[in-house]
Amino acid sequence: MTGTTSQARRSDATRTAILAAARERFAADGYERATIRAIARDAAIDPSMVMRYYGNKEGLFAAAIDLDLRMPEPYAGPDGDAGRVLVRHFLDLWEENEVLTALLRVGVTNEAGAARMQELFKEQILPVALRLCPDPAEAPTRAALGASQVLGLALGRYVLKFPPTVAMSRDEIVEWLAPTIQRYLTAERP
Amino acid sequence: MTGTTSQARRSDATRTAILAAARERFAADGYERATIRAIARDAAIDPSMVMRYYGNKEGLFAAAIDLDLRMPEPYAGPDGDAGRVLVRHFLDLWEENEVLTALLRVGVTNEAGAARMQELFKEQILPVALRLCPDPAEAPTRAALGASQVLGLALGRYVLKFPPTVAMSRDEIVEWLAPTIQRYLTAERP
DNA sequence: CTTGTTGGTCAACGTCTGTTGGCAAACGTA
DNA sequence: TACGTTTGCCAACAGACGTTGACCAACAAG
Repeated sequence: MTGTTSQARRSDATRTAILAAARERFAADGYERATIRAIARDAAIDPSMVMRYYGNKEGLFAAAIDLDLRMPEPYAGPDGDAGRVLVRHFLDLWEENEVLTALLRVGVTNEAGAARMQELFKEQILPVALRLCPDPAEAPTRAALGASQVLGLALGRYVLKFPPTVAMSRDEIVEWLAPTIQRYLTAERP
Repeated sequence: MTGTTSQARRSDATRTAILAAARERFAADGYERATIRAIARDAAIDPSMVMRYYGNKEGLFAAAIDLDLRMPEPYAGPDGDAGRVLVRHFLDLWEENEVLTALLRVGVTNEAGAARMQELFKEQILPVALRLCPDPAEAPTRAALGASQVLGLALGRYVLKFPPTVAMSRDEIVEWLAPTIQRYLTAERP
């Protein structure tokens, strides 16, 4: 052995190549059609290497969608354009890499993927809503409403590719969605 | 031959049993995991019957998701609670059978499914927006925004099963979403 | 009764899947 | 040099998949 803790291994390049290929394939094809053989081909290695480094397909998927939403701190401004900040942040997240697309595509047909999405909601989205909502008891409902709008837009824009949704500019999306999110999180119950 | 046009065939019961089983499986499992063998087992017939009646798996899927959204006529009331009417109508559609769940689950990972969703949007949703929007040129964008909210909610409630989204009552959902849809369709551009 | 059509089963095909174990080369250390 | 470990490839397994064609039973028409 060359070291005690997390020494750089000679195979790190291969490991990350596998992970990158896996994210691409999961994002493009979903869980079933993203075969280990295809991922290995993209990474230019043998399929058996995937098994050695990630155990099995589920392990590979778990490693591929390990992400942090980096939710913004509670907004400090006088009152809320929290909606604007949040919508912009999610657009950034969705466009900076394919992890979220992969997660959404897989979550729809795969148990583990759906579970991971629920986890992200509970551990990273809900806390933000708890700080912004007037009544903490309403936070889960309000957060879920906001998530539904953001997920729905991402679905139409990055997965189903509805032409009008794809054609909108980022700024247009922010201007349209921000008031919705703002209302879901902070407005008085209808 | 017993008749000239669309005579009742002796195999109609089998045909509809296959279709019902197919909708269930597609809704529960998505395209790949809904195997013809499993569908045939549910319908208590041989897999080869599916091939004979629907040609191949794609043909079966096409037959299984042939649906009409039955969009309501342009609302006659003084001004709009079009939002309320539309949200309630979509909740009805999603809950009356599994076709829409099947379509969403498949559309996310299957080309034909996504294409069918775009078709439904263009042919059945867009016309409604054209009647309700102030400026017809904005109708596609506004309709797409409305679709994103409705699809997002359905995703959370019927597919991903986010606990807070599942827990909401139909009336709660209508009260929260209706103003959003109303604004997307009719309010002045932000 | 005979005959053609329809409804249905059975067994098999070729292909693709995730996964496994063995073997060879490259490497780090002594 | 010698030796254990890491990295990688190759070939194969067993199971599941969509799909096919041969075959049998029930029926309707002459």
